[in-house]
Amino acid sequence: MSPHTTGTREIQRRRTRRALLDAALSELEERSLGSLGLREVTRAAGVSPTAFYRHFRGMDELGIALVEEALASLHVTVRGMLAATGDPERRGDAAVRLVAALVRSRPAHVRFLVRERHGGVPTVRAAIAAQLDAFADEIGAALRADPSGTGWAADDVRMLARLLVDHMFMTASAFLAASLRGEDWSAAAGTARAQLRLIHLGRLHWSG
Amino acid sequence: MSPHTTGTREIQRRRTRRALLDAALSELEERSLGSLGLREVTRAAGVSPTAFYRHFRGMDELGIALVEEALASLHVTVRGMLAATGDPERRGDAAVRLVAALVRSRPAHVRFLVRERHGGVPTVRAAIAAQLDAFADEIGAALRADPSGTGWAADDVRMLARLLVDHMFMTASAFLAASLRGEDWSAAAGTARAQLRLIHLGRLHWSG
DNA sequence: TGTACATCAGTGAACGCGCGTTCACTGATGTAC
DNA sequence: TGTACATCAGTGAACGCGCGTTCACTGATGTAC
Repeated sequence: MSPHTTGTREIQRRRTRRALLDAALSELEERSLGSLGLREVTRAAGVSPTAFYRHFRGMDELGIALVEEALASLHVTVRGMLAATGDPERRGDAAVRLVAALVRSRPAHVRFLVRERHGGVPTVRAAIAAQLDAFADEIGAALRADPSGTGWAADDVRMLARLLVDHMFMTASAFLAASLRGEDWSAAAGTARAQLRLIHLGRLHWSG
Repeated sequence: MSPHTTGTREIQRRRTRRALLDAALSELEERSLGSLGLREVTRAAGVSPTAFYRHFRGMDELGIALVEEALASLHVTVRGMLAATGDPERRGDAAVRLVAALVRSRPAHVRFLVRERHGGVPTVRAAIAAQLDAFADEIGAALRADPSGTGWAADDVRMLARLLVDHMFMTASAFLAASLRGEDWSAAAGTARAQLRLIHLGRLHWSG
C-alpha cells in the first residue's frame, strides 16, 4: 500500500479530519450549519482553530464533505430499496425498514440531510438537491423496468419517483421526531407503510 | 377607537415592528434564522440595535412572531382547500392553485416555513410542528365528513391527512425552487396535480 | 383651549467577548543517499 | 542501517471586527385638569 493511505502521518491526519466531521455532526444535533462556527467545531474536536485549515478551506467545505458522507449512506439505502424483491407491499415494508435502519445507524447524518436540504447554506442545498435528482432518476429507471410500469408516460414516472424520494425524507424525519419525543418507532413505521401502500394503490389504478 | 390601536405613537410603533419583521424576512431569503443577527436585522430595518428590544426579547421571539404570521396565511390556504367543492380531481387542482397563490403572495413567509420546519431553532421548530398537527387534524375531520371517507379507520384518516399536509409543503417548496431557477411554474404544478390525483386514486381503492 | 407632567419608542456610546484568519513556529514523520 | 534534510499536521499568540446587551438620554406623544 502507498504511504498516502497507511503512513503514520496520514493516519493521524485522517483521525483529525474525522474528529472535525464528528464534532460538527454532534454540534448540528440541535443547530444548523449556517450558525455553526469554526472555533466551536475545533473546540469540540479537541484541536486548535488553525488546524481546521489543514483540512477545509472553511465551514462551507466541511458542509460539502458532510453532504457527501450522508448521501453515500443514503445511496446505499436507495439501492437496497430498488433491489428488494417480492410483491409491492413487501417491497414497501422493506423500504420503510431500510429507512429505519439508516436512521438508526446514522442519525446525525440523516438529521443533517433533512435540515440542510432546505437550510440556509446555498452550496450545501444545491449539492443535496442535485443528488436527490439523481436518486429520483435512478428510482424512475427502476420503475420503468418494472412490468407494472408499462404504459406510463415519462413525466408520470418522474412525478412518482419524486413522490417516493420525498416520502423517504418524510419517513426519515418522522423517525427522528419520534426519537426526540422518546417514542417507539412503530407508529411512524406504520404510517409510512400505509402511505406507501396508498401510493401503490394509486399507481395500480393510474391511467396516464 | 382606543388610542392603543390608532394613536400616533402606536402607529409608529407598529411601523417599526413591521420594518423589523420585513427586514428579517428579507435577510432570510438565503439564510436561516439561527444564523441571523439582531444587528443585521436592525441595520436592514433602519433603526438602532437597541430599538429591537422595544419589540422583542430576542431573535427567538421575532422568530415566533414570523411563525405566527406565516401560519396564519397558511391556515387561510388550508381552509380554502377544505372549502373547495366539486369532484376530487377539481379539488386537487384547486388545492395546487391555492398553494401557488400563497407562494406568489407571500414567498418569504413560505420559504421561512419550509426552511425552519426542520431548521436549527428548537422553539420555532416546535411552534411549526404543533400547528401542522392542528392542520392535519382539521384535514382529517374534513376527510371523515366526506362521504368517501366512510369506513376508514381513525389511524388511516390521520396518515392520509399527514400525507396531504406534507405534500402541500413539497408543492410549496417545488414552486420556490422553480422561482429560484427562473422557471415557469407549470411543470411543478403539473407534477403536484398528478401526485394528488395518484393519492386520490389510492384513496378510492383503499381497504382498511 | 392651554398648561404641566408622565409615558415611552427610539438613540448613541460603551462594554466585554468570541469570532475568523494570519503568522512564524515546532517537532514528529517521511525521504534520499 | 545511519545520517542529513525536507515535509507538513498541528500550535499559540496576535489582530481587527462585529456581536448582544446595558445604560442614561431625548423628545415627541399622551393624559389630567
